[in-house]
Amino acid sequence: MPEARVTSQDVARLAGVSQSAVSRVFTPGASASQATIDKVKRAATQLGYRPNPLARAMITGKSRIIGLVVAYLDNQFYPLALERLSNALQAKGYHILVFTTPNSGDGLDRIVGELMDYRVDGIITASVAMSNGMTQRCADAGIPVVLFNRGQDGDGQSSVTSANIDGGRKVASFLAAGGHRRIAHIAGWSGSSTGRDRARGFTQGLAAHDRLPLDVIDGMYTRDAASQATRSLMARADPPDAIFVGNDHMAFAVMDTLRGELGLRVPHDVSVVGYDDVPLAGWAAYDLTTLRQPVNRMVEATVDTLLDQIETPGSLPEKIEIQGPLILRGSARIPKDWTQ
Amino acid sequence: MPEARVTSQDVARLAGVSQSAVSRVFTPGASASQATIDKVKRAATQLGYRPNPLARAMITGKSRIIGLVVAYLDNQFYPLALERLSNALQAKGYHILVFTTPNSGDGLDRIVGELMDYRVDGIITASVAMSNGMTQRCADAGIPVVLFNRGQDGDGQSSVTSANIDGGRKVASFLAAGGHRRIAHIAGWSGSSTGRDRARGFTQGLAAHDRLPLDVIDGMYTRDAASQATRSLMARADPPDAIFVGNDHMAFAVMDTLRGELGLRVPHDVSVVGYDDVPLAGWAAYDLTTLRQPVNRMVEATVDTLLDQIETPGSLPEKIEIQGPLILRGSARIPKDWTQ
DNA sequence: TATTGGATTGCATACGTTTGCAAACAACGA
DNA sequence: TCGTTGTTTGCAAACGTATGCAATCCAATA
Repeated sequence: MPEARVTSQDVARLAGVSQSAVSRVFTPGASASQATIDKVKRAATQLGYRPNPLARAMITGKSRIIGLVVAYLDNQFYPLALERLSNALQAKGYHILVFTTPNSGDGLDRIVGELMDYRVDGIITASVAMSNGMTQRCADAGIPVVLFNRGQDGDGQSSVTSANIDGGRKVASFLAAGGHRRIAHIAGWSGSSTGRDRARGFTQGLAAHDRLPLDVIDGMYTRDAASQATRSLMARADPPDAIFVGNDHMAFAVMDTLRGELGLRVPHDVSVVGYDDVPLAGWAAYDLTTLRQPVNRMVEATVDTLLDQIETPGSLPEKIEIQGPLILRGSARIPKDWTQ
Repeated sequence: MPEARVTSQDVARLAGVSQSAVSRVFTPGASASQATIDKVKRAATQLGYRPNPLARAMITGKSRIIGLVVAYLDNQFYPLALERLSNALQAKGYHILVFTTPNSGDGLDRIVGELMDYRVDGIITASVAMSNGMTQRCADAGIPVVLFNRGQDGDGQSSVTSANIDGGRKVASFLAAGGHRRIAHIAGWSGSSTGRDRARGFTQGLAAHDRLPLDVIDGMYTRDAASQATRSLMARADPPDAIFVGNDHMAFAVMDTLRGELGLRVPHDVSVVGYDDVPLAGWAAYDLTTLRQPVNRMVEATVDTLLDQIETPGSLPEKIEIQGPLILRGSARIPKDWTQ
């Protein structure tokens, strides 16, 4: 015998007031006298009343739901971000509708449609780029979008990333200062701004030391491509003595391939540096030197700018970049007197 | 200039029919002539009309939203399950509202309240147990619940797990047959059915070989507790030569501690066996022998039984156990002639 | 005491859909 | 031609809330 849902009508009847009064008591910023507030609250707790967010959404047009689109759930970085985002948004009274999608554009299109159906108040895409068409659709519908860990040209779009170019530069300086002779880069997917920016920063950083990368290969953000790239690099006549890998997830594959398959030692034969600093990077099995993306601060910034755009009409999209430090561990030779 | 939302009224006007007709065309199983179907569909695509799921939910009481409650997102097993669940449910036209919670009971209580507010059609809890009170609340509200990777006594509750007792037995036989003399167990959290069942099966399995576990320590499903347990085990006068760990996530910590901190070799000095077979277990750095939980089949079973209870009124909760194989890798000595 | 103005309240409508009901209609055999 | 049956259709009432408007209240001022 399912218990009947209790509505604001029921509360109103019990409290001896009108339904509107009940509504006002539960609507922040509405006017009600202390006397009615008391009566209503008492009746409400007695009946176990809670406002129906769906009905509320119908009226106000605000669902208090945020759509989260995420692609790479096998990369530890994203579950972590998801968890933090979820907690931060829950604390602000929002909830998360998740969509998983391959990064290819066609599924995403359908998803954006469904998100708009549900009248989500905002959208966060983690490591997923939106086409201009989709951006436009969301803008037309008045739904703010924040790209998490992905940038996009043009300024209709909010995004939160780490300072990828700068990060690439830091890694380059670090490896150059470490006395490495032949430094290669297995890059993040060239279809992503993060991948491109890190690669660009890296090349710039080497150039500042009058050096060129030995090679740059697209690792597609997958283990397979990264392993393959590692093999082809090490098969060269002049194999690299250091590899900067576009993210930790690939860096683990690189290390697995170097050590397990090719029998090389890290960092004795080859130094490896990653990007992200996921928890696994700190585990003894990898002990990976890597450039940290500060998840917490990125999440904070994402939530702040998204809620700002939702709740403060007229606030503009912004592109936020967050600096991250290089975390020194055992997978790469550390230059003497390295203080930076 | 946000484009005005197009409603069934607009479509009706354009198609020259009543609003109800439009609704019937978009409601599966409602009656409408081919002529009106055509007219309405044409008008709908012309205007870009899509039914509003929130308004629909108000009437029908069905939101087509599933609440997913998840605790351990740093254990690779759960992001994977989340991804699969999300895909399977999306394919059936459902969507996932995620809630993250620590496993302690108080936050969960609030979450169940919010889930009921949103009139979710069903709830999946991943590795989170629900108190009897919460189970009852959901039952009263007519919301089916499926526990994923966690069991619960009493039969009001659906659950999908792997065959944990059996799995524990298999590992015991394997380690016993491998000629290990002192076999210890770092168990999953004793507050969880999975942890208890695996431990029980393991003890039973050893008993079948007339053996006793050297020791059983609760690893709490955390890396820290598992590392600590490893240290205390290896500090014994008679340290184990094999450790069965309650899940892969802890097993990695155990291996890190054994190899990195204690300078031991795996499996030469100590064999390690895990439980789950997350992708990381197959990576060269760990190469972990482990009992596989077949995520795909567990997800299928979860979705099937949940949707069954949602869509077929009167269908009963069921407890499903799925067998998994032992995956042989390099972290544990393999018995001669092992065929099982 | 009469007047004013602000705070509080109820009435009624709206949000966008589904669905019971009865009217309209089409098809068909008598 | 006329009932009869089964299918389509429109009307109107929900679902549970927020909110503009006008009415009411209350205290404070003149």
